[in-house]
Amino acid sequence: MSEIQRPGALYQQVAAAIREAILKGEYEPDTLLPSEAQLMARYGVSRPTVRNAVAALRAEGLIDVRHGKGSFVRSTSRPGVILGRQVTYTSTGEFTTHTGAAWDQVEDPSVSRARTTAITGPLLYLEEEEALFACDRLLADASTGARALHRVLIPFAVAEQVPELAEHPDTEPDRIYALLTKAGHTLSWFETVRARMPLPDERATLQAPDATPVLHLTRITHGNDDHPLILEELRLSADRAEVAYRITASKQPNRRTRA
Amino acid sequence: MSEIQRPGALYQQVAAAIREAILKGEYEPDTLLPSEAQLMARYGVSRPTVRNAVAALRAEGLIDVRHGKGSFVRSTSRPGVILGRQVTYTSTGEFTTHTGAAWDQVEDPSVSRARTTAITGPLLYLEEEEALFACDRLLADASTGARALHRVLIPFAVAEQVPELAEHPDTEPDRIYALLTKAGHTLSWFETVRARMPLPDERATLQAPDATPVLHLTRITHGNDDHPLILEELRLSADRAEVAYRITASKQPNRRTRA
DNA sequence: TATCATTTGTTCGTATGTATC
DNA sequence: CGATACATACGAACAAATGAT
Repeated sequence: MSEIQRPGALYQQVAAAIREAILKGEYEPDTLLPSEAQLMARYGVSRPTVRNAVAALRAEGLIDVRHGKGSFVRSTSRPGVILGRQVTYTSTGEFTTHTGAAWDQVEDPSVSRARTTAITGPLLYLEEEEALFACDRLLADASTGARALHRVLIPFAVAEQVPELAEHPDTEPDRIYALLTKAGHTLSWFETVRARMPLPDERATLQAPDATPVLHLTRITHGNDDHPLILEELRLSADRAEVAYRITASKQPNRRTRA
Repeated sequence: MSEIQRPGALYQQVAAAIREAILKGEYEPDTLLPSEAQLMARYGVSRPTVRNAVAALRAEGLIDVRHGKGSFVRSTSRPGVILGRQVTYTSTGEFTTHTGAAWDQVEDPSVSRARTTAITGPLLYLEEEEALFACDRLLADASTGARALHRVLIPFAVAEQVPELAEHPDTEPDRIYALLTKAGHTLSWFETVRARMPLPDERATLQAPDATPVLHLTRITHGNDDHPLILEELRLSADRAEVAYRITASKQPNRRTRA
């Protein structure tokens, strides 16, 4: 019997009590927590207070609530997919990326025309509102079912250099790398990782549970003279995947700041 | 007047209406949204319904609510700190990391003894529950105030190879790299990025706002024979920082999966 | 300094809808 | 069908933070 007393709001005390019980291992993962009615009796509080506490734990990602069934302790294991972000190439000029997951295309890639934004423009050394090709893909990992949203942005100037890109902006990234190499570029990549909460429709397409962040990767492919050529974005649910990089020491300090 | 009708729960309709208004730009960032009382009148719903809608938008990270003041539209700009994760070295055998931010130590580093877990053990090729040194640091970026939690794990076996580490487990990472190099190792690094919601105390130390994920980096330093030497963890609030990697193509496909 | 209006936070009560088994 | 459990909605009251008077 833990008659709750001290700190802050009632519902926070209840939430803290449940949280401790979970972290102490009193409730196994994937186990049903006491029902709201039981929690009301257990802590002697009203229904709204219990719901408030449960909502807090839900926002922390600690529990998963299902309508009509109950609240489950979320398993705290690491994500199933380790997404290697290395790029490798063969002697025949072919590239391989996306190590560690086997992506299938859920839908056909959709090509559209887009415009640079305040974010994507500077990264490509372009002005804002300049037109470019955009190709969107919805991917799914074969073994885990984890989903990912992939987008490629190809400036018109680059498409002119490589006619095959202008005709088929939905070329797969590996193949684009090969084409750019064939066009005389020596490639290198620069990638940033952000995390944020998904918008509702984003959460739906990525099939992300409540309180799950989205990993948002932005990759720029650089050609000769370190000039940016294309931009790729990859968004995926952080509860299913983590991202992996290999780092090797370089002699030159590498500074790169936002424009 | 948008008399709300169709989809789903009332509070979700209200939330959707406000969300659209925000994304359409009807409310500037850092601007006060209508108060709860005004929203009640505006949509003709009760206070709990309005609060439910506001809570949903808050969980999405779209708005920021402050007690006694009101709800603000969150600015959607990119995080201020770009944390370069390259490693560079000089001809004198010194290493430099953490490009892009100037970290100050908020508190003195605290050294303790820890044990490997089911997660950290395999990464270091150790069994579970083996003892090792742990050094924790609370860092802050000078210009933005962004905070980060840094932890170094040093297995006893490695400390024996490098006596200076056994005496001073609170040596700074750059210096540790230099020491390991001096001990005859050629270093390379392997880093994974995860995102998750913070625990309450974690959120407090990192000074992260509501609905803000935490970026959790795990870096393994490999020595000769690709053997893992030390493990570093870095946790930081995703609304203040993003992480940046440089990728160069390698000839050998590089597979690395969890043990 | 003190008070007051405004605004969000917390807590109770109550009723009804809907998913699961 | 009924029992259980979570979801939604309304009403009401007081607490606490904020900013201005």
